[in-house]
Amino acid sequence: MKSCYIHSVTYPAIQTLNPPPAPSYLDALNTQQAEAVHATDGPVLVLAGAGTGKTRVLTTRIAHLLATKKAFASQILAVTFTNKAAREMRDRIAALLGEKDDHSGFIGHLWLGTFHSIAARILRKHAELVGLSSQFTILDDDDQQRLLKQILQEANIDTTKFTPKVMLAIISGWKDRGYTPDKIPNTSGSYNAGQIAASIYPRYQARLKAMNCCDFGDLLLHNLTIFQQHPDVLKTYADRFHYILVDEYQDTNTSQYLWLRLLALSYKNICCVGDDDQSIYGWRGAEVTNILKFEEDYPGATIIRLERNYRSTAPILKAASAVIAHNKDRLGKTLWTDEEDGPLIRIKPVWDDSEEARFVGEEVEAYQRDKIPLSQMAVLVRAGFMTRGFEERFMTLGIPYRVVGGLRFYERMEIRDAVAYLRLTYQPHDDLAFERIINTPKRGIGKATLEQIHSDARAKNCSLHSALEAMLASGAMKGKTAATLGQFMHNLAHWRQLLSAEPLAAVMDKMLDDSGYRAMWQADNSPEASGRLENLKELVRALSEYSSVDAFIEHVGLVTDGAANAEDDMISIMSLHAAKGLEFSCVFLTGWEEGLFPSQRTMDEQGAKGLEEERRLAYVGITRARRHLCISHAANRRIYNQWQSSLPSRFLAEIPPDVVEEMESGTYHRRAASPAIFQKELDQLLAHRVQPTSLDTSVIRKGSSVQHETFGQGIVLAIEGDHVQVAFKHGGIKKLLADYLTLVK
DNA sequence: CCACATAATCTTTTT
DNA sequence: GATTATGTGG
Repeated sequence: MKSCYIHSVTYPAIQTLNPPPAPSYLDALNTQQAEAVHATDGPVLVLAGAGTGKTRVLTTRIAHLLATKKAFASQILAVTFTNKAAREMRDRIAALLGEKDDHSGFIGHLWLGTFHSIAARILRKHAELVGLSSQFTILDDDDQQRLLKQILQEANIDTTKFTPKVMLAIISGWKDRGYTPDKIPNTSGSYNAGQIAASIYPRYQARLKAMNCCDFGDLLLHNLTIFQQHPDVLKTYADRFHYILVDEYQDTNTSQYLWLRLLALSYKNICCVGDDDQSIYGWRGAEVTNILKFEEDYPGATIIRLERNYRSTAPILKAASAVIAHNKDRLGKTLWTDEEDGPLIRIKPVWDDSEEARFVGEEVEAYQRDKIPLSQMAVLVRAGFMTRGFEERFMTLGIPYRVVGGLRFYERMEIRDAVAYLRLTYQPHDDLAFERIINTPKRGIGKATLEQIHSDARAKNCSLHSALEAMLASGAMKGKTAATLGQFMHNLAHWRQLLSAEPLAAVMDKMLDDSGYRAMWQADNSPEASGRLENLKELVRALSEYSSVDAFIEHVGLVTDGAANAEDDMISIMSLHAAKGLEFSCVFLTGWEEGLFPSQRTMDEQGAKGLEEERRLAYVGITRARRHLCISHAANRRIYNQWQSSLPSRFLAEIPPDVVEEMESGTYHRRAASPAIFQKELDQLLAHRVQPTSLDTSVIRKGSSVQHETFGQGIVLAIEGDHVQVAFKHGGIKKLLADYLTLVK
């Protein structure tokens, strides 16, 4: 047997170097999967339904390219969205090729990583072309908002009306679409958030540059700028990557799409794997159209469908297919499986969220009695705030759990503070780091002193650090403030020297002591203080694995998933978004109520498009389950501060009754029998709910004082049918339905 | 001029 | 129910 592949034409030399990994890696594939692996040249789109083995195809394809010597590892680019996916791919390729992934083997030469990490790698090489130096820092969401807030305040814009959060969302949206400040589309029309954002976008970019910082969107955007303005640079990369592979193609935004097209320019050997039915990041700029028009973009593309599902039982697949069939914009696939039987999908109505948590807790214990490990169970929620109830319940029951995607290590306050010390030491121009720690721990530096430094920096057009340095030298600071700030600057200079002489971990340790930061938490009596000290210790430990500040700062900027120990036997609680790509024997889908899921907000903002995305989210949720699926919906739920009653989600009515087992419900409502009945019930409920508080046009007259939930107080100007024209005290003149107003006496 | 205490405003989903 | 903006006391 051995001799046949040693002498085989297709799998040459490498097999003699690495003993066993026969072409056996191809044996595990079905016909379509094998087709996807063998179609190495030219553009290929693999439409891979949930659980059809798309990761297997991707990894085998790479292993195949390497084994057949079609390309060196360094000529292959493979991009994913999450670090986890990248890590998993690397491990699986190593396993296929029988190589230990210690980065010494050739797998280490693969360009395999997230869009962001690969873009960062390229950007570091050519940073000066966009006015940055190669050690730029990557800002997180919080830093971005702080910076925007400052800019808004400098421009005298009301930050309560135009919040940094909204501004960031708009600017990030532009970056996702590949718009630099000079290219943003005309935001024609009224005085709106878009115009404010447009006015501060150039300033925001300038500030980032001055601080030698980048945000997430910039990583791709700067790559695009470099590629467009320096075709020679683009050519080196396009010529380098003989083969490009893309995971989760349906989630690419326009910037990523353009980036890929440019890099594929020379060879056009691009293989994209994705599932239009699992596109759930539209709100973050993902364009499903990228996958829908693949054939147009890459003429002569091979399209391969993977429809055989290896994960779930027939009832689960039936439910998923039936739900997603209600969407219009899709390429269309039909999943099938050999596994005919399996338990029915259970639907459980509950009175409120605490009953839901109690119910899930009981079920988990029942599964445990059936010897199903906790690591094979997951509770999926629509929104982050819903995890709490389950956490509390599991805590009282003593069930070990983990919240996936909760507070991540590098987002913790103490870690951000400590990293800010490092950032400022390493890059004195990092104003955001400066502000974060100048008075942490308390050094008696307040608003006034900071404002003084700020205005000085603005006048001189320099960083806060340089401004302070100059002020101290010129004696502009007095007394105690001058002394403490002098000490602070002295420390920074001292640490900077240490940085080039001692290991990173030792310097950080010293920083925490010298600055008094560690002492601050040691003196703190609050219950979380000990945990924070523990985290600082962990940070120092983590630092010992990095030889350069650059490498560490890169890590902090890009690695957002915590080191979750998949080994421990715990149940997972996570959002539907975080669950994509995972699978469990038992899945609890919770909170399937109108307004919550599908989310009212998405439907208000995105209309029918939003509803379809929510439905895809339902599809993702259902297809996470291998065997046991249980969906719950509560009649009442506490949202914000008040109780809200709601109908079961319309998606429940879209699941075929023959795969469902209805669990006992109390006297409260049952789910609707069909989509039509659902609609009727929804209309009735809404009519019923709106009536008592809403106004009839007959009660309103011209001049009435009215109140609106978001616009506040106003006076009625005119009545036209069931619409009313109202002049609001703070919101201008608006035309709206009388239903949304209440009368003020 | 700074630190602490109360009050209003939120929460989708994330690399 | 928790975190940020504002006011008051030190």
